[in-house]
Amino acid sequence: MRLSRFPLHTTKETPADAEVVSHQLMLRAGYIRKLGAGLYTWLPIGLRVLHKIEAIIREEMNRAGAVEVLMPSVHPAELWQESGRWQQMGEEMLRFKDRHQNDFAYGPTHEEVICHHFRQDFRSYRQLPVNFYQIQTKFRDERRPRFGVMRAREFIMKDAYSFHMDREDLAREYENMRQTYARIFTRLGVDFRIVQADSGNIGGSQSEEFHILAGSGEDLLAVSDSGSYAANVEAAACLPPQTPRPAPTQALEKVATPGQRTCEQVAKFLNVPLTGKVKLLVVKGADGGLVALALRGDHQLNEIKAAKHPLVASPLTFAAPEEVQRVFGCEVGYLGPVRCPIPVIADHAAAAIADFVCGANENDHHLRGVNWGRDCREPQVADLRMIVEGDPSPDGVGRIKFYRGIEGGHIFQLGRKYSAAMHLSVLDDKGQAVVPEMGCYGIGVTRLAAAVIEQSHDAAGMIWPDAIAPFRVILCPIGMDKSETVRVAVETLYAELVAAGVDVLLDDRGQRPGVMFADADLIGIPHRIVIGDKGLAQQQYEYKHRRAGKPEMIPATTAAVLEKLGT
RNA sequence: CGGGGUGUAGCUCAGCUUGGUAGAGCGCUUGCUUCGGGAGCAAGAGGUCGUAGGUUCGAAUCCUGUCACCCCGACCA
Repeated sequence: MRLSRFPLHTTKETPADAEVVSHQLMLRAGYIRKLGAGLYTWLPIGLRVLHKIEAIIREEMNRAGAVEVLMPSVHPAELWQESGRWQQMGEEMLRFKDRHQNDFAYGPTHEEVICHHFRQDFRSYRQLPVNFYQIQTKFRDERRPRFGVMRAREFIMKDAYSFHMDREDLAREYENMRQTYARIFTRLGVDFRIVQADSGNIGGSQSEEFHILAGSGEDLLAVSDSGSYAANVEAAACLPPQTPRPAPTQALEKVATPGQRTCEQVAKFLNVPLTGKVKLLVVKGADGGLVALALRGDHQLNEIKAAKHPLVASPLTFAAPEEVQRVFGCEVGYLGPVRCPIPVIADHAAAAIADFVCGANENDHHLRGVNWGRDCREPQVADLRMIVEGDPSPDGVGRIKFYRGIEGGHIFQLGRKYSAAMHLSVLDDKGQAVVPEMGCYGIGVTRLAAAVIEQSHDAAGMIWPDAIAPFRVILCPIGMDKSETVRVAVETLYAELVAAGVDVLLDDRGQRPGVMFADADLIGIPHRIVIGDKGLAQQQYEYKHRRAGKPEMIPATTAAVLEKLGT
């Protein structure tokens, strides 16, 4: 490609409303332009990256035996009503009516649609297993789109849906996809981790996320410092304390704590460590009443764990302050398990401390020297808290360290949640109707491009891995319009590289060297060849890898260039 | 959804408090010079100041509505 014929619009200034590096660089390098909140156009150079990512995904999905389809982005409401998600999805799903006043949604995901097609054509176990995938545009009306294409509303996703006669076969395909994803992420050249995940509102049992490690990542990952354990903090189990609860040593005592509401305030006011305080959170119970969750003062509630507890309503709903006032007779800052009017579920860690401080269920008062069993009932104990750094790894190997990650892929064993709701049925080898098991597997294609930049850039711009660079090599001729020698040399090299099948960009704009170099660095082309009279006089080109500090001279031959490209 | 903020040239922004002929830098066009890390000089083109209404002799500026966009929050008592 000749740069004189290729629209590339770079800018020196960093756009004001871009926070993360990838967003800034994509705007500055002319990869994307914003159309509206969470809506981005991919300009020619950016689209080349996207296509290369898609090509790798296609190759690996095909290799893994999946088959490509393309489903509509607009879905009739009936399908979503059938699965029940028309009601469940909420504001995130964009809905609208057609000219006949029929309801439609812009698809945020495609379980319903693929299930519909499956039941049209699949009758027999002989046709299974099958794994359909597509690379397609989705729309999710995020409450707050941000970080450019990293959390956009419209985005491109590779989604796949597999169907199986039994769980064993689903587990086999899940593992197949797991390995396929690992190959895809490896080929993309990113540093990634596979972590245990919560399956969220998509449902299902086993689920793992593929995270690209990056400081700007939105997700927090709990990773063992010496073992193989890795999980999204949302899904990380916490081990119960190893040591038994100490025996009580203090007497129960009520103390005035005027105006001290938060755990931090109370701990400081009474000069006790935060770890010696128990806090109570009041949520709606599964039976419609209220339930209190007890946590150690320094711990945070893991809402997902709490919502899964049989006594707790799902989704987790906090009691309104007025409701707490009515039931406890005090404000929320002074709650405690002693003479608590509602059932208490305590986190393992909170249940394991003695002589603790907690609210007195009376405004401006707390209790100290409180002990489970002696001063209040022994609580039900459960794992309710967020894991923290330094905790023992849940698999018993090593301690937990936190990393930030960008979720680039997510694989699920859905089971029969959708296949049952959508009334799928195939006959097995005994002629019995069976509801197939489903798996689903997603990769955020547009997000991956941003994630790679987050992980691979420097002060001058992006640094693309060869596999997905918009161009592998850029040719920068110095004084092309002045020197016939340079012009002939660069045109020859360009033609031969094109003939060799190399994605080559020729900067024939006639710009000054500084402009050419700055643009080449900004758009992140991995290899750069400079052709000038000085070098040619020595029969040499100048070669520089985007990551290298200094250029080197190589023989002025196409073969030498191809060798540098590793082709 | 709650709170805060911003809409002025293609881009980044100033001007608004205190109403009086629309500004800068970057980019763009032309010419000359320059030519190995975002050149210099000169001359130009380019804006119904988001939008609707109000106040006023007069509104980018003050007031009201509205739309768009951005930020923070939306569990942790």
